[in-house]
Amino acid sequence: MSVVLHVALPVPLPHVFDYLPPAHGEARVGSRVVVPFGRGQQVGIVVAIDGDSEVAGSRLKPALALPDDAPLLDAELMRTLAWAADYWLAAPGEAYATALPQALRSTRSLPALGTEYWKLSADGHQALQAGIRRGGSAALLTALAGGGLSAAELSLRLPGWRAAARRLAGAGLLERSEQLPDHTPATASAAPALNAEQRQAVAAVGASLGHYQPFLLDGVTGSGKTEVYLALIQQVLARGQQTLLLVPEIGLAPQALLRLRERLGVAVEVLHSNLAEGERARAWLRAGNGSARVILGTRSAVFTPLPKAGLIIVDEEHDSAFKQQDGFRYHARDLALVRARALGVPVVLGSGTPSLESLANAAAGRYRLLHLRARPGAARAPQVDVVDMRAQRLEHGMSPALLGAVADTLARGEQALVFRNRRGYAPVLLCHQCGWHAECARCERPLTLHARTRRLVCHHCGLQRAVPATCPACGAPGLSAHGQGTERLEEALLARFPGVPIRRVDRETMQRRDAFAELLASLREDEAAVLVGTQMLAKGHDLPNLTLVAIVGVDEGLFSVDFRAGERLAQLVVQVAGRAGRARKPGRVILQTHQPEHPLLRGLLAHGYAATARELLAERQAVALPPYGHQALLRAEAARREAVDAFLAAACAALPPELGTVQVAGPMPAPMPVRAGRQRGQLLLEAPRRASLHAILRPWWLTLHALPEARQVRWSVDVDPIDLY
DNA sequence: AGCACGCCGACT
DNA sequence: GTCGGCGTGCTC
Repeated sequence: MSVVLHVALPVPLPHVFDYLPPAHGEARVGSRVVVPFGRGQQVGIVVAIDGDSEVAGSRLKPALALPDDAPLLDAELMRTLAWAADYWLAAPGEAYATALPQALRSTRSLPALGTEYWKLSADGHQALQAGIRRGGSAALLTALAGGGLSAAELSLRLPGWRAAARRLAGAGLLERSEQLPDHTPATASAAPALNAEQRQAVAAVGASLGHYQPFLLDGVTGSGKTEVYLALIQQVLARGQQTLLLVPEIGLAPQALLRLRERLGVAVEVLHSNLAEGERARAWLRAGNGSARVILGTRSAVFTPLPKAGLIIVDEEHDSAFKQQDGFRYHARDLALVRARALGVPVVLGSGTPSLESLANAAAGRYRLLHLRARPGAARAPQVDVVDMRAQRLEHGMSPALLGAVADTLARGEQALVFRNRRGYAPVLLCHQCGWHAECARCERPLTLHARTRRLVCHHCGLQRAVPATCPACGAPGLSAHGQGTERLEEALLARFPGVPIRRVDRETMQRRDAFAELLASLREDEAAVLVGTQMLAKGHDLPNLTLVAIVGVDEGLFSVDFRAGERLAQLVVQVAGRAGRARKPGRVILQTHQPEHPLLRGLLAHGYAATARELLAERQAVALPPYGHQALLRAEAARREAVDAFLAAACAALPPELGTVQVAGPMPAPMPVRAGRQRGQLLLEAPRRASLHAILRPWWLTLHALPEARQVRWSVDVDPIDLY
């Protein structure tokens, strides 16, 4: 009997490719393998080895080489990935390509695992004493004054340090090595005393170490979730095991990472998409050989190998960043649970505003619920005032009450946060004479006015245009900006509060990697200031002197077609409001709205997130929406509408005649029927039970690949979509 | 996805 | 007379 390798290759095809074993070496399941493919060659992963192939033996080619001595992916990761590719309908090769760091997907052999360290030479110490260097060089010398640091550590502390390192190394002031410089690793700093609820949470999870048990840790901002994580990680470290800590994004919180390292006294490996590929591969491999004990990462870090797994934590588990929105559309939180089960370890989902999915799982007894109610160090929850915007004289969208509260806050020398979920100057530019408004030709949506750059920008496709001086339709001069974005609020606040630092935080001002760190550095903690910004401000660094949160208009979210809009709005309001008031200073929240009577807002303010979530869950249950129903969404787009319609019709016809409890909605246009000049449509499948939906999904997906109409469109199936466009 | 092969318009 | 447009088909 001949041996056949079934190999997953990074191509968007729904099957694996079969090869004969290579001339040298022994392929195993989980091994990387270099194979001939088409005209060239590819690196794939051996997913199975057996004796037969559906392809005629004469067409099988032998694999070319095995680049590694041992399989790169262990049995658990292989099983989890196979499950994930099956569940989310991914091409097997795409799933493996997502799991492996880019640097490990090429033919090159594995990078050396030694970490790159830098330290001062004798001359370097002298130069530091003399203080003759300036700017980046001086900063780098200072950073290394206390001893050598790894490249990863330097990237964290001093973004852009490499240019200075090159200069200084050239001058003989720095030395590079692969060895840890001879200084003792930082010792763990002291942990603050935990309160009763924190101790209870730590004890509950600690008692579950060694077997699978999901926990939902429900704790508002400032309730001390991080201290619970740290105490648990310390227990896991003491057992000689690894902790995987998943966070929605790392961008805004490098300080948090430094604190984590200082507190734990061990190296924390960081895995996220902004990391240089070599560093990412090294961190992944150090996790794989068990030497990395604490792994902090974003979505894709859920694929980190964990041979000595002890605990998985998903922080801010409600955050939609855990769902990949293109290609392999997996959900890292859900996958974390699958992995925890396979690894036999507890998994902690933490959030102050848990997703309805997790709350339903807790209610059903699948997760154990842990509460952190107290706000240690915070006197009380912030006071929330609703301002009815109707019939008010507004100043650039801000009511007198809101501006008065900002003024009071500044007068006390404290800081205010003005939140607006729209960037740019104004969301609409229109002509008073004829009613024309600036619209994106490719998306059929209004263009956002950006005043500083004098551009009209489409926030859906990125298209930019110059601002016309006169109305393109009727020629009238003086087009007017309607509505407010963060840029306009910033301008209005600058005019209103001259001399006060007004800092805007949105995608525009935070483009540079370390922009947020610089902004924090530019603000003195005890100084009066205003932060204006979007969603980005909902999380991130703690600002102890921030005592007022002013939310400027959340009404858009109250009337969205998306059934998750209510949940999102509640989470956003609670998360943003949670930024107000820390330490000894009480916080205040002003929520400005045209809909002060809206039941969602009233319920949220009167009874809090938990009660609102219960209401929303009851509504979902009544109409069998997730988490009480299950969905899969087929999306298609093409330049021609007919191509989309033909494909969706063919996809409909390809469904099995007996659908059982599965309901089909559509084909229908997508909520944005045109985007970036492409026509978009969709077909939604729903079922009360996951199993009945899943039973038809995979065979259907396979037939979709074979449809001739599929060639004319870009299409994808999103299992458990988190938004319907 | 890449990358070929394969038939119809504007250029040296 | 060619260079090259992207339609169609294949990769074990």
